[in-house]
Amino acid sequence: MNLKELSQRLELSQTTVSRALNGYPEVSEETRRRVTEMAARLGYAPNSQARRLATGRAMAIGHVIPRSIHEMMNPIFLEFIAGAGETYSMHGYDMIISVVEDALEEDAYRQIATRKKADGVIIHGPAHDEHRHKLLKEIGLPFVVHGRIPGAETETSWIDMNNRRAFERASNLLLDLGHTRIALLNGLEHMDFARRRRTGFENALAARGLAADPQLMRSADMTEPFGCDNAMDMLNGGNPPTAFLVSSMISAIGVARAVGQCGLTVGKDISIITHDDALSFLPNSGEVPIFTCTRSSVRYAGQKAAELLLNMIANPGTEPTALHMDAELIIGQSTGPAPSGPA
Amino acid sequence: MNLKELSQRLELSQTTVSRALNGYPEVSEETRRRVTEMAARLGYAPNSQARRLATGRAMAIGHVIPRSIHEMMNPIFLEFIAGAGETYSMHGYDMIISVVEDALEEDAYRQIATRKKADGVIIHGPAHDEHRHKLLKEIGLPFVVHGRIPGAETETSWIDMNNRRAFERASNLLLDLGHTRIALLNGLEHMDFARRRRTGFENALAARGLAADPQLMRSADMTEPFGCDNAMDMLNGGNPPTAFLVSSMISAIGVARAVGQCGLTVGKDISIITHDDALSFLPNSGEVPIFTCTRSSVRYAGQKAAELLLNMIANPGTEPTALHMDAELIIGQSTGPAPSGPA
DNA sequence: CCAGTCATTCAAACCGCTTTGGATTTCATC
DNA sequence: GATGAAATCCAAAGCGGTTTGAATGACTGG
Repeated sequence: MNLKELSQRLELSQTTVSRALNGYPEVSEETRRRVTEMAARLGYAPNSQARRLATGRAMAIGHVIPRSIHEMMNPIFLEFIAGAGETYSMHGYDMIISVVEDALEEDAYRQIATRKKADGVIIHGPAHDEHRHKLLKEIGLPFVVHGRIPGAETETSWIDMNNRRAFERASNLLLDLGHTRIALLNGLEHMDFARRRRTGFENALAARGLAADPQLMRSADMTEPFGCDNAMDMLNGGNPPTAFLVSSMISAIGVARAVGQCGLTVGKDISIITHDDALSFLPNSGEVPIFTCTRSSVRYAGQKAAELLLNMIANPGTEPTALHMDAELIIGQSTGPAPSGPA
Repeated sequence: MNLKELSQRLELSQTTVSRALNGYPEVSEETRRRVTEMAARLGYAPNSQARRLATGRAMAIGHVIPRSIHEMMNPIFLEFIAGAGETYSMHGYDMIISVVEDALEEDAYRQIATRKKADGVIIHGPAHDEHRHKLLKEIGLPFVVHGRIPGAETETSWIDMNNRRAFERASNLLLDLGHTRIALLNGLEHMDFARRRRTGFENALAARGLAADPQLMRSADMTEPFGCDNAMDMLNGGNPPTAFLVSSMISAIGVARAVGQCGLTVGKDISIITHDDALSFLPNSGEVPIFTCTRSSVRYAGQKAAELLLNMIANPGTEPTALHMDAELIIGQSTGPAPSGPA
């Protein structure tokens, strides 16, 4: 069933039928009713390729993600996608995801632009020395950054959590509890967000005249073993920390495992604060959440990023906008006062 | 830059240019060279909407996932997607993901078919009383099932792990170690895979004349707290288990946490076997993996499912094919002989 | 009664590509 | 030198929509 057939059945022109279906005013209500009714009855829906060709709009948003696993194809990305996807489908947009060989990433973006595969893209996981935004500007593809590109804050649209402040507050909480030997298990520090978190941590320490101990700062992909192995290593080391500040629930769970294996108790002997992206399969809820955390829903970020982007596409030429969100600091069971004397 | 402009620059017809670019034989090598060269120089790439309209092929595969979180928008799904995505892009296909309100799921499939949004879809997480395949047959949309639809095994194409056998083997391993009180922490049992796993478990017990204790079988979304809370509950119960069989690494980590909190040691006091989907952010590797597990790469399953589907699309009318994979049984640190006497 | 509006509807062009069905040229063959 | 096959190339017709520009009819006001 296509437009031609439908219009023949109705003894109307394709023009009128198309307009009736798309809500144009120059169609009498009577005809519009007839048309929509018949369309429903015959199960007509416009061929999206044809429509896209005619309108010149792809009605799709692209997400290109390099094949390699680092920091990208992880649960956090998934949750973001879920949020963005909801917004897209509410607005009739498709979400197209390209998993590409790392070397072909740039190529993928160019393809999207020249082949008109999508009307815009979202940049995930900006690095400290980010470059994708330049390419996208060059090829004129609208985009929104999930995170922030250092040095390009005013010229790009982005949505980010205040990473620095979150980790500063978390650090202060630990400091207030009397902890002075605090370990930082951070994400890969070539990523912008991880740098900011580290800065927040260091600032908080510095404000109390403390310096971060390089031995207690580790950075890697935020896996569970990363948390466990490093915590184990530190706890068995010469001058162990009494608290851990962790960049991800997943790694925090690893830390908790290590603490348990050392015969210590989380929240008593060792305090843990983690950032919690509010992943659906890692609920950290309950009356008193398991982990004390800084929380910020990444799914919500996805929704907002999508809204931002769709807005840019609908109103080209508007100024870049940014959304800077604060994380909640939530007290759970994993923190407590620093143990007094040395063991 | 479109085909028309390109052909004018070359003083050739659109036909010839199109053919040259698409590798048709009726073009002299000389012209083909000229064309490809000029195309590269001017950065020409065909508009994908136009091509799709002309060829009638969407060159895209759809994945529709209901908005609700259950069992679907989880890391396992993500990893599957990553695998499938690789295959798609290698074959020039796009992956389009629709996140839809649960009630609109059927509608989403219909839209894909009538609007020609995709050439095929993949069904995720088949339930015990699955129905989507009927709809898809009715509307004539090619599909592959990730998992299996009970009763429709021969009439659908699918890829699945041998869940029953995996859990049977895992159970036998525990039984061989002397465990008789074994707990099962399973996924939601309206899902086909979870039922099969349970069957495997029960079969193994039955073969030794044992019956499963209903108190020791729990089923829910495979979150970390699900593992922890239930393990805690059982361990503090009257007749605690000495071993756990768990459906997911995530929940297994929760179980390990509970074991630790009870002052017990994993692999000594309590044994754990989990299914391991080989998620990238939860590596369970090392010389001796942390968890004894049944392992099957879900990313690989994604690749294969995509291949299957693309094949079906390229060769319509071929018989449905299925891929049944066995999981590896890998001995890690989390299992040991059953503690002899009662505590 | 007629020009002028407004409300409807339509024929045809267009979006950018693929593909059908020739047309033209080349060249060995008879 | 005519002939047929092979090698190239092309004009034009789709694909299935949207949109422009104009036509038609009904209605208003002078």
